[in-house]
Amino acid sequence: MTVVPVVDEVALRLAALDQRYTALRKALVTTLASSGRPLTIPDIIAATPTLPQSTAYRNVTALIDAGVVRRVSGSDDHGRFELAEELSGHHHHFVCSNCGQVDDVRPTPRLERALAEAARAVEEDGGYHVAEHRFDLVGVCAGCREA
Amino acid sequence: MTVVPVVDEVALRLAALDQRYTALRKALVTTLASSGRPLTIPDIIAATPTLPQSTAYRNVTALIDAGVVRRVSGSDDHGRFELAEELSGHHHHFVCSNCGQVDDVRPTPRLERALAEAARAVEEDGGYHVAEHRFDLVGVCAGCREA
DNA sequence: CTTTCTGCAAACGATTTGCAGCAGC
DNA sequence: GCTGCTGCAAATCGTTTGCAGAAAG
Repeated sequence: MTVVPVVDEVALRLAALDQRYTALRKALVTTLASSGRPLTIPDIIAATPTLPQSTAYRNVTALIDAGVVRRVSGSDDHGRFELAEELSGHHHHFVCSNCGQVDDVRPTPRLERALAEAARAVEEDGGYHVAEHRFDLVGVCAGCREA
Repeated sequence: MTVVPVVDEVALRLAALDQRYTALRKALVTTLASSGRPLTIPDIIAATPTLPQSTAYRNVTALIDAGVVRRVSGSDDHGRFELAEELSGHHHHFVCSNCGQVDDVRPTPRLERALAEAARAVEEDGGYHVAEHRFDLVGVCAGCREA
């Protein structure tokens, strides 16, 4: 989506931690910003084939520490990474129960209304200190359905 | 909860795959049925200290194949395992964003009503083939809050 | 110049697998 | 008795880390 403002915001957040905004980190942010889904480390390396694994891991970690990137969990236990919602916009995830791939899902007003009520129900009835909630959809993705 | 019927159902599902319902597997199912939260492999071994890791992993895998056990993802990427909902009853999860531990949360009618509407919104507006959805609560658990 | 980043290779921890003997049916 | 399970040890896979040189500010 809005890639240019994202890049500026990232620069600020990194600077706040005495971190540099190097060419590799710019490439990583751009890759995540334009992917439309959370990426695994192999995905990220595929997008920048010269990038060594260790650097990919270290840069992802640095961006997580800066609050720019978030780790999401799919159905398998492989790390998947996306931009923080403040940078990419609010969305949900569609998780393929077959291959584990995760796609972004833009919410509809009707869905958000229902989820807001669900969150209220939890807060008022549950007695939990709930900071946030995750609502993921699970099914079989298009790629797996035709195979 | 209802441990005895669970045990019978597990026997049937294992038999359908030419799998045996051994003493170790009974112990594993009982452990999961009475835990009130998804367990990691270390948790499982702590409950049956003579159990070797490799056997724990193999039995968990066998029970997943039989549809008796389900892997759930917390905030970290460590496998956590619980009985399938058909055996344990419908529930949600409270995930501690600090230590990663996951607790079961019994739903309230109001919450379920809101979530049913959310699921309907996804099906009718989204065009996804949604088989199930996950609604997890995220916050800091009691143990971490006092520390 | 000083501090952080990069790339390589080695280390690490969780999970998996090969194999020989034991157990369920 | 045949087939599947167990336990050990070794292998594997994703991820992390130590170090020496290159790059950013």
